[in-house]
Amino acid sequence: MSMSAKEAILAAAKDAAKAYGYGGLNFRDIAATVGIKAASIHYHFPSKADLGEAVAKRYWEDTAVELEAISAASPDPMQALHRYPEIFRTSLANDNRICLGSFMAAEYDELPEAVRKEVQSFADVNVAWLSKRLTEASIVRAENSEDRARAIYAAVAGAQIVARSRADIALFDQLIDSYRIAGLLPA
Amino acid sequence: MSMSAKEAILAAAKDAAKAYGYGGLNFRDIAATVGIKAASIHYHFPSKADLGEAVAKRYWEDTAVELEAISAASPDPMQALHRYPEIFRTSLANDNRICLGSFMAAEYDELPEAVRKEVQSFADVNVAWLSKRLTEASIVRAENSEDRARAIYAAVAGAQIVARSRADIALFDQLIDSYRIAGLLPA
DNA sequence: GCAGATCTATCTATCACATGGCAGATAGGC
DNA sequence: GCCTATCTGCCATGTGATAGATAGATCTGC
Repeated sequence: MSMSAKEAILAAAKDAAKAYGYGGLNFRDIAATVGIKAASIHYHFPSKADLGEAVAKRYWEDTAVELEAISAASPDPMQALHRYPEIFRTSLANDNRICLGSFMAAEYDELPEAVRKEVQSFADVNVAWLSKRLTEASIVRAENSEDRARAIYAAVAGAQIVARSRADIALFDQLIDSYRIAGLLPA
Repeated sequence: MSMSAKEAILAAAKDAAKAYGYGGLNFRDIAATVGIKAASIHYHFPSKADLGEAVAKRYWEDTAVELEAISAASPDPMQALHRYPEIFRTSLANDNRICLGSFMAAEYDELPEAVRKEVQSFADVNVAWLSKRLTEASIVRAENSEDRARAIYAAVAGAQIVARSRADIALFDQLIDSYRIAGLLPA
């Protein structure tokens, strides 16, 4: 069951990271969640940086899968775009957690380089997916789609952090609505 | 010079908070910056929560002054709105710091209630100012101006954190441009 | 006007606690 | 007998906080 222990550690760490960030990750709490001792985690992940890197990598991989699921279930790019904010909404709904990309901004200085790189991949995955849908939907000209995609990603991330700091998911929904009314997101 | 010591502590703490957040505030570093011993800070601010509260309060007060300065210098609300992102851009330009409002989202769980309240005031000040300009400029109907103001605040905050996590202020400018093109911000 | 009391602002020294990490022992399977 | 996976026990570091001492300013009563 060695793989399942490693997976369990990763899952617990991912949960903790979405709630407290990289700095908030600590071996003792993760160990307690998994049901092992703190020192045992070092066997699977030699250092905290290694653990953080693995968490961040797994995180964007999972997100990529979720995004593909959305575009598979909604072949109409317009409808896929409409569902995009769900990704961020789910974190909030799940115990007021936020995405690692936002934690990264706060913790930028103390993040090991390898962790930074993986978290940036999260943004890249989002932007690439958005860019593709925007082009498919002919919302913007292809050469501008990446700029718009980045703007949408940043704005939705902003809505998530603002909503979190009020612990108010309805505020998130309202912000997304406002983005649609203003024209940032397709209505 | 008692007042100046207190002010010096507050200034050092404000700087540190914009760089590392509330969790990153620590008595020893602040004391070293000011040139006193860590224990002496407790004389002026009994606990870390008290210091954090004072920092956050001072922070939104300063921001309110900056915003008033913008609207005083630019009586045309359209022009004042154009200058709004400056507030967030300056933090980035100043050693890649970000606003306390964004840190708050990351640190929500560990923030003392009094600190939370003061940081929320920062958002309130921004939204109130934006709402007023939007109404003056007749960009949105008065009854919708607060919703739009909130959307702008969230989006600009999002641009700031995305730019910080790439340590790339040009990205911030580009995101703001995209918001204008998309119609979220007046062109 | 001045001595003694009190207040202000700082210091030194220390505490309790949490953290990441490591060394070495141990049990079980191959 | 070796490899895997875990354990116990420990350490160095950094944290916020407190107690108690001290030097200097300021106030108070005679």
